[in-house]
Amino acid sequence: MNNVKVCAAMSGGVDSSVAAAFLIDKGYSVGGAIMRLQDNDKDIEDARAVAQRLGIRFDVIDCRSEFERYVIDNFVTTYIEGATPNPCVVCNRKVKFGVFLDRALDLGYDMIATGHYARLENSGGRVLMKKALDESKDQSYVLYSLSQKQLAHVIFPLGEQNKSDVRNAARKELLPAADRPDSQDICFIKEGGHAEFIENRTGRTFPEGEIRLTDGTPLGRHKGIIRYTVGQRRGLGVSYGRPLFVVRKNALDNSVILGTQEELYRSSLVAEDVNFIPFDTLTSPITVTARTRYRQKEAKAVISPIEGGRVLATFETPQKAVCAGQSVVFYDGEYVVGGGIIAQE
RNA sequence: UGGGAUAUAGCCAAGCGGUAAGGCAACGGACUUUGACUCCGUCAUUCCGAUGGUUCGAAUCCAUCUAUCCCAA
Repeated sequence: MNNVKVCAAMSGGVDSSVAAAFLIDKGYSVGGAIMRLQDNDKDIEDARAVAQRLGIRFDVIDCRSEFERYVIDNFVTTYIEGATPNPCVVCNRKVKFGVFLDRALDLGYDMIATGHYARLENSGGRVLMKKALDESKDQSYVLYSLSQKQLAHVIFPLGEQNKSDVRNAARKELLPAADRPDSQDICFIKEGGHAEFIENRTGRTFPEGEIRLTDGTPLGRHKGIIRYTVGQRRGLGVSYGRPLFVVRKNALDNSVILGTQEELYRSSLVAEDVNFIPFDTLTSPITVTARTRYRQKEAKAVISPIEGGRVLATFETPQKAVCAGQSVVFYDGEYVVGGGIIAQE
């Protein structure tokens, strides 16, 4: 038996359900809770059913106002500024491992556990983060921004598991969620695309503008700058004989700049809002591997501190479609060094 | 209204008498706890501007018409 009290953060899905079951098997004193967000009543009921099946306490923690303030507002603002946000990264730092964690501690829990595929390791008074053992499911990318204070209260029970093992475990435990499909897409956008969401929320419309080539050649009109993202190919409606990609968005003159695949490569980037895990501050250049988007192969890079607490990352080989607003995450082998948000050029 | 050229799917384009390549776009799916990328699949069987003709057989040859472009007036 184990008297550490753990709050399993539940989503109603397979992963978080099995994570909770694992904790029970390991002898922790387990309770469950779910965040109330926008329209996740269905998920809440699913999670409640799982908690019942597992025979554990179940709380619903209202995170709506913080989710709206931190995640959705940031999402909308970032798009309007011409960048492409990753709301999951923000949600993890501010809400799931922020508000939710704090409330769980208030409820008397010592730790929270989530169904993320990543591993934590105590070393020299710090908590280090490693990729999941099953690299194909690794989610460390969306967790790089967690602070030591947060990580001290976190358990990732699935860090050593395979997805198939997790599904099997779910079936064995007769969890109601066993055959629920993996979640995907932005959780707070249910109908339509993100552009409609932003327009509805802001009451604004984003006007058409010019689509042109990097050399200035006009190619047509776009349907509002928030509908495009750097690296995008489909949906441009432009026929050029060769595939064209969004190379740049210009929020100033409301234009979208297209180029060929070769014009998509950048050899360096500036990251802001950086966080490091094995140390607090980057003081001198170090060599790491880095990925500029989720589920991407890492590339060798040197990261150096620059003014404003930002970091300059220089890649050994140029990277395709580096996109402002997305996160760059640094690794040293299987350890997460840290990361930041890619700044506009 | 003299001369020349071109007319093939949304765009570009192969085809040169034997029964419509390819690329781009579009659409669908896979992948994916963000947006993208990527991958897979579909996309001219009222047919190659129109109408006639030659031929066993034409988008491919001939005639006429129509449209567009260029040169000259």
